[in-house]
Amino acid sequence: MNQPQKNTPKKPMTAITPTREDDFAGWYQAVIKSADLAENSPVRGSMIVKPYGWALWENMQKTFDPWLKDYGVQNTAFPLLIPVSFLAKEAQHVEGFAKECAVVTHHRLEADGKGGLIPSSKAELEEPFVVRPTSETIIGDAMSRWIQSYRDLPLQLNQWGSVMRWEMRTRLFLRTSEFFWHEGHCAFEDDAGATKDCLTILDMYEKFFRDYLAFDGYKGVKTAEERFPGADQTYAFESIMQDGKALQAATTHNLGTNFAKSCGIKYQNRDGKETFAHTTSWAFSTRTIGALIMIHGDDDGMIMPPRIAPTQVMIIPVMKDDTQTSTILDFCDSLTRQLKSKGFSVKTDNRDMRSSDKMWDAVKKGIPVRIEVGAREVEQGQVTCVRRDLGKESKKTLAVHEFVETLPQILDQIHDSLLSKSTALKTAYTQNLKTLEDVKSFYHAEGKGCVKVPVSLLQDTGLEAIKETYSLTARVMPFEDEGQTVLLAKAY
RNA sequence: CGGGGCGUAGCGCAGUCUGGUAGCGCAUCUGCUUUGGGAGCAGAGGGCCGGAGGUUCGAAUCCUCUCGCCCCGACCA
Repeated sequence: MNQPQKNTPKKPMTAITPTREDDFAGWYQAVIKSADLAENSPVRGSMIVKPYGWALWENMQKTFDPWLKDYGVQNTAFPLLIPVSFLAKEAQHVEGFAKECAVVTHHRLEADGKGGLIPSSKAELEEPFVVRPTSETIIGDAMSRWIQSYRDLPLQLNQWGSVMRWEMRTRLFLRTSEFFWHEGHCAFEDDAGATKDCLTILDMYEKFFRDYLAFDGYKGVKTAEERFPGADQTYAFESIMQDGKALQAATTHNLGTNFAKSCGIKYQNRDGKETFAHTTSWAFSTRTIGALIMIHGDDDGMIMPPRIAPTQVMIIPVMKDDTQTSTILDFCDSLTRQLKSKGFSVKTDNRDMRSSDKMWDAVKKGIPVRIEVGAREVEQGQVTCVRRDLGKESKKTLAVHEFVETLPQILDQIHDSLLSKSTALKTAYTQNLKTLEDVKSFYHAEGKGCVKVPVSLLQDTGLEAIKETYSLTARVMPFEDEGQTVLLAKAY
C-alpha cells in the first residue's frame, strides 16, 4: 500500500496508493503509514504514536502551552481513574459518557490455571473506577475544596494527558479509544467570566490553527443538540477536509453552574453570600493531526505546516562515488549547524540508502523544504532546494548564504500557501442555501461538502429526515453570520 | 452493535469455488555495475497460510467456534 505500484498509464505515479480520489479513507491510512506517524497497537482501538508523530504533537504542545500560561492558566495532573460515583453526579454528563467508559473493577490478578491471568475474585473494588473519559467531575471535586471565596477566582487549570472513550469504530488520530489532548478546566464568579473564557480560548485555538497548523475553519456556537453533555453552551472550531467532510478541531464549553451544583463548587461572593461558581472546560486533541493530514496532504503523502513540522529542512547528500563523500557530508554538516544556530529544525539524511529513496521519504513525511547537496553544490557553494507543497517543479539552486537568509521567507510562503488553500477548500465546500428543498437537491445531485442554511430551518420538522438521509449533522452556527446560519455537514 | 469485505514471508497480494510438495511482486542479504525524482543483472535467505476444534489417507482450501483489521451505518473529540 505504501509502495509505488504501477498505476494505470494515464495517471502520473504517486507516492501514495490509493489516491485521494480513488479512496479517501484508504489514502488517509496510507499517508499515516508512509509518513511513519502512528500505527495500530495490540490494544483494540488504541494507537501507537510513533516518534515522528509524537514529535509533531510535542511541537503543538510547545507552541500552545506557553499561550495558556501567559493567559493565566496553571498546569496540573489529576488521576487517570475516577470514582464511578463522581461521574454519576451530573445527570447530562452521565448520560453522555456512561456508555463509553472503561471500568476498573479489580486490583489484583491471579492465575486461571490455564497459564493465563484473571482478575482475582477476592480483589474486587468496593467502588469501581472509570478510566477518565474527561475530567470535569474529579477536577470539580477538587475545585469544591479549593474555592471558598471570590478571592479564589478565577481558578484556571489545565492538564496534558490522555483520556479513554470506548468508541465503536476507531480510526488512527481521528477517533481512538485512548487519545491525547489537553483539557482546561476553569471556574469564574459569573457567567460573563465563563463566557469570556470560552471565547478567549476559542480565539486562541483559531490563532493556533491558522498561524501554526495553517488551516482555516468556522468558529461558532453549537446547536443545543450538539452541545457537550452538561454544558449550557458549546463553542467550536469546525474545519473542512479535502473530501468535503467537517471535523471539529477544538471546542470550549460554558458549563454554567451545572457542575458547580453537582460538585459543590461554591464561594462567598463580594456581598458575603454563598454563590455557585461558573465553570468552563475546553480541549483539542491528537485528532488535529488527522485534520492536518486531511487538509494539507496530497497524493504523495503528508505535508507538514512549516511552523509545527518536526523537521523543517531535510538535507539530502547526493553522492556519486566514495571520493566525494566526506566533502559533501562536511558541507551538509556545516549547513546544518548554520541553520540550527538560527533556530531551524534541520536534519541531514546520511543513511546508507539511495538518494532518490531518501527524497521520497522526505516527500512522504511532508518535510517542508528539501535540500539536495551533491558535488556540484559543494563546488559552487550552492544548495538545490525543493518545496514540498509545490513539488519538484519548484526545484531551485541558490547560493548557500542566500538560502540561509531567505529560509524564513520560504517557510512563511509555504505556510501562507497552505493556509490560503485551506481557506479556498472551505469556501469551495460551503454552499449557501436557503431552503430544505435546496439542501435536498444539492445532496441528491451528489453535492459534496457542507451547506450553510438559515438557522430557522432547525425549527423545520422536515430537517430530521434530510439529516438522516444524507448523514448530516448541525456542525456549528458560525460567528461570521452572527448566528443567523447553521452549517450542516457530514462529519468526522 | 447491524450490513459488507479481509487476515497467506517485513509490506502488498495470488492460490480457497473444484482438498494433493507454499507462490508472485516489492523489501532484505551477497556480488558487480549504477546514483541529481522510486536503478540493472546474477544469486540467496525468509512461512505453524490469524487462533482453536472438527471432517479426511491428506486441509491455506471443506465445516464449527473464536480473535483481529478495514469500509458503510448507529455513537462520538
